[in-house]
Amino acid sequence: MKNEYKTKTRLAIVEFLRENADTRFTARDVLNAVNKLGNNLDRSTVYRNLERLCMEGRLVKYRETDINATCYQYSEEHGSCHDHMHAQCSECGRIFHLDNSVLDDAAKRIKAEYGLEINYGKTVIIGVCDECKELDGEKAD
Amino acid sequence: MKNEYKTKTRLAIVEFLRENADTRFTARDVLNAVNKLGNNLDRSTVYRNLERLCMEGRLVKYRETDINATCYQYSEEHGSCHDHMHAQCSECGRIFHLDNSVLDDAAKRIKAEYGLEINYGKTVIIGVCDECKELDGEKAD
DNA sequence: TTGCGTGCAAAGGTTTTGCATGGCA
DNA sequence: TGCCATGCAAAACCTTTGCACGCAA
Repeated sequence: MKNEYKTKTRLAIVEFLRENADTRFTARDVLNAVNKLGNNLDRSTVYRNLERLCMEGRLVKYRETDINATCYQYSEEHGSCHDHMHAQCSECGRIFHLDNSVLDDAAKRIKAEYGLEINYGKTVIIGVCDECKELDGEKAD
Repeated sequence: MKNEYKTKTRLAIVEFLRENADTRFTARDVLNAVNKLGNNLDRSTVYRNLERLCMEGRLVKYRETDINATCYQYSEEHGSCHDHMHAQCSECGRIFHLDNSVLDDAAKRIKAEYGLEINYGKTVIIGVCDECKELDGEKAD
């Protein structure tokens, strides 16, 4: 990794990430939000910075099937996101950082039965979180 | 669903799917493969047909984080792919249809500890399969 | 004949890249 | 002064849409 400079632009982006921790957002979201504060940030700069943060493991990058764009999520509390598994609520997009031990047994079986060694950092379990399930219940009534 | 016509083009696409069952592919893959056989298939036609097949549940559609495109996967043998979990080799793209029991314990813990109910049909475990691991080993030498 | 499917062309997005300039250390 | 980062412009992609023509039933 190259030496990192602390630029005004970069700080503005990280500022946005902090304010939007544990939420999904797109490159466009970052661009709009930062520029709304009077900056003149360029798309390419956003992509380059987000890419770098992903490399460093400070940001999770994933694809959303619904919208035609890459989504990101930031977390300060969980160290590098490359070494643990994630779960995502398919309704609200929220991401959970899982303890790998949850999958240890399953990993052994998958290895034994299918010959596949799990990459924890890349795997995302999909489901519905409690809050969204409540909301769905209300809607259904 | 509208009435379906059996056109030469549509048959050519399904032919490709059959030959590439249990593998990931993009719209571009379909286009190239079919046209390599001397056809004059158009992008838009590919997208429209893949979309229809997804609607019918014959095709799974998902996003790949690495490449910047939508991926699809076709399976004839496993019934609806909406009810069981999948695992995918990140190297070769091969897809494994898992027995849901593999994840039962993990599912319980995730539900208890994180409040997330797993959607088996949508979840894809990422890893590296034995064959690709061997190849990687050879490359590294 | 009727209506669905296709190719063509064009548009709308997102993401990437080359290059000269500007800024941090 | 040396890099690194940025803005700008342009390009490369992916995907969607409107339209007229062709083809299946």
